[in-house]
Amino acid sequence: MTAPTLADVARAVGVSRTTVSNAYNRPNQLSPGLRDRILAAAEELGYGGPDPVARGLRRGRTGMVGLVYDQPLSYLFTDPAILMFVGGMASVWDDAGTSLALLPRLEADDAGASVLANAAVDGFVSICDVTDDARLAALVARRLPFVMVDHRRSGARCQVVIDDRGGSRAAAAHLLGLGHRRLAVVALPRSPGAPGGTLGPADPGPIRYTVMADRLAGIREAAEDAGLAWDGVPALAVPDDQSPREAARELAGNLLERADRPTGVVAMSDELAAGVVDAAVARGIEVPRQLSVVGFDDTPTATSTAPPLTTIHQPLTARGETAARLLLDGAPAKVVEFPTELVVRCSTTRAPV
Amino acid sequence: MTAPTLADVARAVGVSRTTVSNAYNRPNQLSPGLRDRILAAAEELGYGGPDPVARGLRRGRTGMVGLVYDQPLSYLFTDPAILMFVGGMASVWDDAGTSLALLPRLEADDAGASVLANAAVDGFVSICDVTDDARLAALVARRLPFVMVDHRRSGARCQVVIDDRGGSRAAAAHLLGLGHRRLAVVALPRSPGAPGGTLGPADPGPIRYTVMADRLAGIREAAEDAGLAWDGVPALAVPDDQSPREAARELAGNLLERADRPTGVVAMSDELAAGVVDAAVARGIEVPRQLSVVGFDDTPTATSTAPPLTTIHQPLTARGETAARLLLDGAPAKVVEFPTELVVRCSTTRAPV
DNA sequence: GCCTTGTGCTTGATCGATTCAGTAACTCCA
DNA sequence: TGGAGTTACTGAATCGATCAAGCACAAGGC
Repeated sequence: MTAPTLADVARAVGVSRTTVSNAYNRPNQLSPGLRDRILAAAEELGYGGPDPVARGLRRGRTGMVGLVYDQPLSYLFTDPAILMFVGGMASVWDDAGTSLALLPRLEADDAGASVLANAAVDGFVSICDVTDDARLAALVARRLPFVMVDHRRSGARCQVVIDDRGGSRAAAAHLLGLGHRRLAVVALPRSPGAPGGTLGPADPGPIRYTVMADRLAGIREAAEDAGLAWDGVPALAVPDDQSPREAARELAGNLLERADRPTGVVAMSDELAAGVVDAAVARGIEVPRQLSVVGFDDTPTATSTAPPLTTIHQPLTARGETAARLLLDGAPAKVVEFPTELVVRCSTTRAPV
Repeated sequence: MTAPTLADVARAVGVSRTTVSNAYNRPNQLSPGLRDRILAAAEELGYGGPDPVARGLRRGRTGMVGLVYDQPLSYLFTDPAILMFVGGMASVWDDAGTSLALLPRLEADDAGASVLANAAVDGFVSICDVTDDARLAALVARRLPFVMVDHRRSGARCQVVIDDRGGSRAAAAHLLGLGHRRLAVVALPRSPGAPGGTLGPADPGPIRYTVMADRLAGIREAAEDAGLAWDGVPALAVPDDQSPREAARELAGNLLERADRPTGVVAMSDELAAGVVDAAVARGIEVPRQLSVVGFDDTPTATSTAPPLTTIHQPLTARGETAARLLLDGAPAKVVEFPTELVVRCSTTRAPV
């Protein structure tokens, strides 16, 4: 009772395999009558059409693209910014008839490399750090087009990024312009698996996520432009393995209980900003009257919190669409950078006197 | 410069193809020294390991499962309930080393059938109505395991459902128990592509989504148990092609401007409930003092709205995990039903006098 | 009546691997 | 010394299709 193949159908009808193949793929290459007979025979045998895997082998393409991510996949489904981005990609592929394969998370080194080596796809989009070790090698060895998202890297690669540095600089400058002098930063994780905690101002430790590095640099620039001593600005990074909002709530707790409590917080994402607001609310600190908070990304979170967050808008969906189209175009080696924009809502105001 | 194959490596080293294959798949079948030489030669030639598609053909499995959905994929990424469900599945597959392929949306009939026919996967999970026409036939013709989610159907199939009827009955009974007599229902779409609008009490029109049918039946039961005339209960369904929250906001608008405005609304999802609350807020109607609203699903939306929603909890993530495990087990023909539970928060209270 | 063009179908090679059934050499123990 | 058992490797078949080349026959042009 093994599944019938194209050859079985050919035998049943008394024609060649090629003809059956044509009945499915090139209907005008054979007479309509014969085609009907073939389709009828296929139906009767329970043949569901050419096997996609065999076709993929012969044709050299599978109609799938792989999404490379280095966190547990369940995280992906709880991060609004990534979801918007992936949603943007999905809509393009949906129209193109291409499937999006969410690959198992990339672990370090060999296991991750084998995920890449074993994925039956026509191309990759990476939304994580794959620049090191065995993984990049495995990616390159596949000789497939790939688009790197949210990771700047020198060298001729197809990359989609935003102006992280300019955006975070604008965020910090906004607070500074409102008169805030006691600033604090709530930052993204430094690198995969990094624990949370204080970032040293002189040496924040190795930062693998370039988004994080760029945003930090932008904030620092704004602070120094405003004559603020950078080593007086506390910067805390959340750990990599916890819900960002909750992690930020905990971290911000300490920050807000200090004697010299900051009056303005630059958070590197809306989730983090929301966590900071949560922490403030829990302590009876009013936002924005006593504490101003800026987010980043402009996800739905920014408008669903109370108060709605002042944040840095980035075109998440459009970026996803662009990444998808680039991959469909064979991932030409170029860097596409999108601008960011400050959106002032209700979580920031003049520094208290 | 076409990519090297296993045969090229074999030739370079001077061994048979089988031996090279073994170097990758069965390391203990050959001497360590030879294995090293093979791997070194592969590295030098730029051979990235056995081609996944060819392996898939020979082995008869691809390590991918397909997710079947009949709306634009971008919708999937904005629906919290589906996201939680898919996130639950993804976490299981992530651990199992399996990829989740988001297939292009299933259009009616032939196009949809061809998506199913062309997907290079080992199994399917459907989270939509595939019971009709060419699509079910195409699914069955693939002879692959599949799990139907959120769609009850007689016949020996692997299905994962919840007690929709009992849940919505509890939701309505909750409002009725609080003394509400002027009830209204804000319902899910009837069928794919259906326009929004009033459901006739006697004949609500053809309902293809069994979830919708079950929830409607549950509400009706509760109403009739409480001695309420079912044909006096207005029921409005949202259209299938619009953001549910916005659609609900618009629909509820009319409802709330009636002279005999309802005091209690049973919404068939949290998104719909949130839309109803939005509409009330926009009109200065206080929730819950002047209007009680019950949701369904207990997604994060339920706790992030103001006031937090009374809703029917269902184990979305667990359900996803179960569906994933069932598929890994070959999709045995059985129906797994999860219970639901009323969670009372702040969007409901006694009916105003 | 001969040459061209085109339609409709077939043959055999090929995509890149895995697997089954060996074989040759080498070890072990009686 | 001879048979059993092991180790290391090979050859040919196979997975299920697509594709390039080619063949037979009919229609059309001169």
